[in-house]
Amino acid sequence: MNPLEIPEIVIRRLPLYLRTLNLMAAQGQTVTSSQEIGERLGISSTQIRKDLSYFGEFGKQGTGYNIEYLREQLRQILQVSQRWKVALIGAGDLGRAVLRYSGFEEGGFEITAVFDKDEQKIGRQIGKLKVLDIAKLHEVIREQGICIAIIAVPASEAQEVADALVNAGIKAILSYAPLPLRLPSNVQVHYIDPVIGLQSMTYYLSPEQI
Amino acid sequence: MNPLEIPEIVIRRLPLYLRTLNLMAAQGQTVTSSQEIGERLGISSTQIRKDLSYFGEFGKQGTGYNIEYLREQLRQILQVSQRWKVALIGAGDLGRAVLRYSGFEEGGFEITAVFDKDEQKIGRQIGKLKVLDIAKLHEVIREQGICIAIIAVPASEAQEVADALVNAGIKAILSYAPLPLRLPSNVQVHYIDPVIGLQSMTYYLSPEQI
DNA sequence: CTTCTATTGTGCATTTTAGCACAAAGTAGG
DNA sequence: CCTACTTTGTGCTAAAATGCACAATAGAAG
Ligand SMILES: NC(=O)c1ccc[n+]([C@@H]2O[C@H](COP(=O)([O-])OP(=O)(O)OC[C@H]3O[C@@H](n4cnc5c(N)ncnc54)[C@H](O)[C@@H]3O)[C@@H](O)[C@H]2O)c1
Ligand SMILES: NC(=O)c1ccc[n+]([C@@H]2O[C@H](COP(=O)([O-])OP(=O)(O)OC[C@H]3O[C@@H](n4cnc5c(N)ncnc54)[C@H](O)[C@@H]3O)[C@@H](O)[C@H]2O)c1
Repeated sequence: MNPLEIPEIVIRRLPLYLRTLNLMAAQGQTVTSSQEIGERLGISSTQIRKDLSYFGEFGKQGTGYNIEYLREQLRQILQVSQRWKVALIGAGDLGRAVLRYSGFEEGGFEITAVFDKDEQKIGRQIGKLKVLDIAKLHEVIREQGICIAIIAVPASEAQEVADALVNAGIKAILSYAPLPLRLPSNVQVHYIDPVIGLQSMTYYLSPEQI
Repeated sequence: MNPLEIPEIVIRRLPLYLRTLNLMAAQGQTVTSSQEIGERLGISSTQIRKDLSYFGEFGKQGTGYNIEYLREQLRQILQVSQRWKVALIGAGDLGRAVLRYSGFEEGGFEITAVFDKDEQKIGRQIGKLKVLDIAKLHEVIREQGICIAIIAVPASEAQEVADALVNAGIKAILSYAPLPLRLPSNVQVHYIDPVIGLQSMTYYLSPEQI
């Protein structure tokens, strides 16, 4: 099946399925059904079966899915069976939280380099990593063969950093900066934006709650 | 117009439009067009005009939109003209970053209380706020009339915290914990999940980049 | 005043996404 | 072996979202 034909919205749901399976596996469960996954995630079972069917037939009629097997299949599809090296740009408050967060490791990502431009921060140790000078960005990224980066610098610096990342060969960017980046079309980008989330919830709150 | 008839996906885009207008206003611009907004956001101009048309007619043919006016209209629609009080649960690494982040204020949100269950952290001052005992959650939320909360506790604690929040009268939750919360249908929820974002990007990376 | 250009708001067509419903196939129990 | 029950994978239908195309109209220029 041609990857170009698979809707992006389907790809966006796969990591949710994978995480649900991981949780089930951690609790010792070995078998599940599209219905059970769906209930946990608030997604219809048909949706889940159809999403999976883009990639093959992973279940058994009457029984459901072998959790270990489906997990591995999803990891392969998403290409997270191996660990990806990730560069983090910005060792501020958020950068530090990201570095200490174990969820990235569990998801298949290892932050192997952290950069900052602040003299005060360069050279400091955070966990296992020493903060590097942003000037070494290109060199280190090439050396380590990194192709994913997380941007955690102020919005005003984000575009400049993104340009440098692209120049260094980065192919996927997760940005915490609240502005749309201008990037070549062959570079993936996702944004993390808590304020947008909040603002779309307040629409639904009744006025008397203000 | 009945709010129930407006697609949620439209509501999700409005905060992006608002932020774009804010940026333009900050640069002294007074007038814009659906096309210009669209180019900045990578959204078609038709999409933007149609989204806005759910709520009224805000532009002038031949001219476009008055930025100040459209901003105020969007703020009213999203109910972010006034400041909302927000409770933060969890004063860990991420909680601290959230507290120091100015973006919430700019978006119409003021964090007015922060809670933790760790004795070490309770009583500590972070910025303008003193960390409160989670035991006081209900009391403080009621007193202050808070109806929005941000969850930044470990995943294992998130459901318990969410239950307590609902019990205290919270109507909208932004959760950083990587698991789906079980909540009454009248409570809004949004998740912030960087790993999901990364995992859906790796799907598109070519294998040789690993 | 007339012409030209720009841009909105929207009816309609197209495309995308979700969901129903069911045959196929497996399990469990007797 | 037979029956009752489960659950998958999918053809088809329905719903939702997007985009085209254009009339309407505002403003600028001459
Ligand atoms: N803190 C949050 O909760 C939060 C939430 C959402 C988004 N964000 C966004 O994340 C980003 C970082 O937030 P933060 O709270 O960590 O800010 P921060 O100011 O604490 O940290 C930013 C860091 O980036 C470094 N930096 C600045 N310019 C740089 C450059 N050109 N190259 C390398 N490093 C550079 C600074 O020295 C600093 O250490 C901001 O864009 C912010 O809008 C933060
Ligand atoms: N750090 C990140 O970059 C990041 C990114 C995404 C998601 N997350 C998620 O955000 C959450 C917090 O992450 P963190 O890095 O700040 O973790 P952390 O361990 O540094 O902080 C968690 C805080 O919550 C407090 N806490 C625990 N149980 C509590 C309870 N029942 N009531 C009140 N407070 C309680 C702890 O005392 C601690 O101070 C986690 O769910 C994590 O998965 C973190």
